[in-house]
Amino acid sequence: MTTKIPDPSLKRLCNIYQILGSALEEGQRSISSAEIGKKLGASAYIVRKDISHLPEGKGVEDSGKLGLGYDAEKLKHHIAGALGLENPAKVCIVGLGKLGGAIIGYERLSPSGFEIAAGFDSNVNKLEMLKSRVELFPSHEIEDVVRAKGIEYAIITVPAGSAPEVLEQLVRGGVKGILNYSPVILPQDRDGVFILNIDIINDLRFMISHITASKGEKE
Amino acid sequence: MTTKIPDPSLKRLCNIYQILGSALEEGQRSISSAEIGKKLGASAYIVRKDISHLPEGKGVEDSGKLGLGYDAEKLKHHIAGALGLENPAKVCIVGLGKLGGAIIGYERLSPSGFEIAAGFDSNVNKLEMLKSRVELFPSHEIEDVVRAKGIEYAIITVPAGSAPEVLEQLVRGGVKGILNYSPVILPQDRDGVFILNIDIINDLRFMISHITASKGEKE
DNA sequence: GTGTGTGAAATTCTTCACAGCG
DNA sequence: CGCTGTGAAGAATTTCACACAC
Repeated sequence: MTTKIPDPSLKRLCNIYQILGSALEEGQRSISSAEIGKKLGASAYIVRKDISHLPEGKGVEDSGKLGLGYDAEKLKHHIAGALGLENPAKVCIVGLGKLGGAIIGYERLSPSGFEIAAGFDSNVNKLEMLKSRVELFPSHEIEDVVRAKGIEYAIITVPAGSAPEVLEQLVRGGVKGILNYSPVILPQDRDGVFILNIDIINDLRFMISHITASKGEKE
Repeated sequence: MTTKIPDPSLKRLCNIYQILGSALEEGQRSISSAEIGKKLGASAYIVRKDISHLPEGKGVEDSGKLGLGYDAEKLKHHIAGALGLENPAKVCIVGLGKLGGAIIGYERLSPSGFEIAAGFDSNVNKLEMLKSRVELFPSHEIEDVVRAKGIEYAIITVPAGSAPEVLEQLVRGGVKGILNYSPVILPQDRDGVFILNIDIINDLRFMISHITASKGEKE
């Protein structure tokens, strides 16, 4: 009876999860749907609706009660449980150029519950140069290493040309999800592997078009 | 009578724009809605609907006709016109850490129609070290430089703590849109400034929760 | 009173069905 | 025929209104 949570809701819940984390760090114990909504750029209604999508059960109900909002700690845990964010996820990074390098060295990953279990690059020289706490491997070992280490998720930051081949190896290695930062859109047809395509250039374009296309509208 | 194009449609049109570019590079002259849809991971119906949202007028109608799809060149131009992607956009980058550095050196930006007009960092030493073709300035000059150069868009890659202050300066300098890669969600209340919050960690979480939350669902 | 929880209405987006053109 | 263009049906989301708990 786990009614599937709609995608837009899921996205917001991830943001709410982060907002709750920040609030807690600043010593805030409880927070209202209105306050969350403001930080999120959404209405209080929708925040409550999103929260109501979380599966009931283990004491969810009592996260929000007191006449002044939700218990931040409880709500955060509850979201983590529903979204599968409780235990650290094993992630690998393929492509150690500028962007891949920046990600592999991103300090916020591990405190946020991600374990970077491996890095890959086709340029073997690069592997030796990079001093990293992460184990590095040449790209042709992707399938084996992913399988051996039980890596579940991958981040792709390779050039356009290599992306399809990398995808193939990752899928064969058995990853469940891929974050694709390469400049090609990878279609999600492969098995049940979920692919999220992200591209700075497209985001820039979206921003610009959003602004341009709404020029001259009122309201 | 420029019926506003819905956001989901805009996002896809940006992707379609990129797909058309790739197709053209490979010498493909025409392309059908079904083919675009496949690369996009969407239905042919919706591709056609998205295209139909483009404002009519300057010979849009004849981009797609021939019994086999759209004229890639014409359609691409037409999208560019409607989305405001025709002339290069002036962009600045605030925060020249690993991520900011990766973006400022991203080769694909300028061929895609973006002009990186300035880079900012609060660490003055860093400014001298970075050898870059882009003009670099200390962060306290953001407002002045943005105004003087007529910079329209900004990419923020600073730590969480500095983000609100940077936002303030950018807004005062007069930017129209901001791509925020810092780990705080900036709310869009300021004037008419559009903010797009992007966070790798949230994207990872969304991917994981999407996979986790749909576990055990059929169809 | 302040703030959550949720069914029902309103809106937005997607899918469909089919007309029309080359 | 193959493929586009689009009004109308259908589905999914968001907004609203109001009941209930502290």
